[in-house]
Amino acid sequence: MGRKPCCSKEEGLNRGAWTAIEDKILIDFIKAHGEGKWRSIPKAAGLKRCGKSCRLRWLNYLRPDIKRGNITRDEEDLIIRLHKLLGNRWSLIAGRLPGRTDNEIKNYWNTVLSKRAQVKEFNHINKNEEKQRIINCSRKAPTGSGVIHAKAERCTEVFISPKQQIMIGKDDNDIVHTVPSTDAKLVHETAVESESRDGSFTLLSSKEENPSSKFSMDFGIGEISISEALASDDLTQLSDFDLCDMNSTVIYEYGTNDCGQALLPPQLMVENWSGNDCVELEANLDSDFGFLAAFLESTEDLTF
DNA sequence: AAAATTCTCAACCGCTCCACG
DNA sequence: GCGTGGAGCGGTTGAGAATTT
Repeated sequence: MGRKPCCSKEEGLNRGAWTAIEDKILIDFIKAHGEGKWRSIPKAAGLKRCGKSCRLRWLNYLRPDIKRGNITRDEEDLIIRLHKLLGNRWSLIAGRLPGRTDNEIKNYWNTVLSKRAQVKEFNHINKNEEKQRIINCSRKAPTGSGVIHAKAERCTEVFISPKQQIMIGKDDNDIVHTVPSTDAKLVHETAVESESRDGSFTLLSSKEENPSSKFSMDFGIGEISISEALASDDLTQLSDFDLCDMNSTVIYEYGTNDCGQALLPPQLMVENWSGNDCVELEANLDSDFGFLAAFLESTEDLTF
C-alpha cells in the first residue's frame, strides 16, 4: 500500500499544453485567493489539472514577475559562475536571477551553456595535457570540476591545510568534529566511519553503499562551513568570512563525482575553476570566493 | 518543396524534504 | 518516533518550431 501519487493519471484530468482559458482561470483564481494550497486549487478553481501542474504553470509561466526575452550576457555570465560554484542547484541559481525560473535556467544550461562548457573543457584539457597526465597517476579520470554542495555529505578523501584547526563535519548526533592541526594530513576514508589518530573526530560519515560514488567539497569559516551557512537561513554567519585566511581555512574533499569522474587534487582543482595558470592561482581564488561571498551576503541583485 | 534532422522549452515524473497530527 | 500529505526540486520527455539536406 503505497502513498497515493499527487498526480495520478485520474480520468478526466487534462494533460499536456495549457490552453489560454485554463491560464486565465488559474491567474484569476490566484489573484483572488493567493498562492499556496496547490492541491486544492484545481478543484476550487474548476480546473481539470492536478495541483502540481497548476503550481508549475504558475511558477514557470504565469507569474507576473516573470522576465520574458532572451538571457542577457550578464545573466549568462552569472549562471555560469553560479553553476561553477553550486552545480545543478537550479532553484538556488534562479533565486539570484530575478524574473528567471529554475526551469528556464535549467533548459538554458542544458541546451546552450553545457555544450559551450564541453567545448571549453575540451580545449582546456588539450592545453593542459601534461598536467592531466600527472594527475592521471593518482586519479583515474581527472576531469571533474569543483562544486560546492549545500551539505557536505560524502567524500573519499579530505585534504586539510596544516595551518590550523579545521572543522570537517558532523557525526550522526549532529556534533561538529574538528581535526587538530597536528593531525592535518591527507585522510583516506576506507570505512563508513573513520577516526583520527587520537580518535578525536569522526570523518564525514557516509551511509551510501558506495561512498566514492559522489563527492562534495566544503570551505570552513571558523566554526561553520560555507555549505552549512548556505543550507541554513542565517547568512549573517558569513560575516566573519575573511578572504585573507582562505588558504589556511579551505578544506578540500575530493573523490569522484556522480559521473565517476575523479576530482582533482586541491591545487589543480582550484586552478581548473578559474581555467588559468598556476601563477594566478591565489588571485583567482580570491576572485571566485569573493564572488561567492558577495553572492551569499547579497540581498540585492548582483551586478558585474 | 518536402523530408529529415536538430533544437527548444513547457510539462511531466519521481523523488526528497519537511511540517503536522 | 512514525506515518502521511503537501511542496519543491532536478532529471527527463516529447511536441512543435527551426534548420538543414
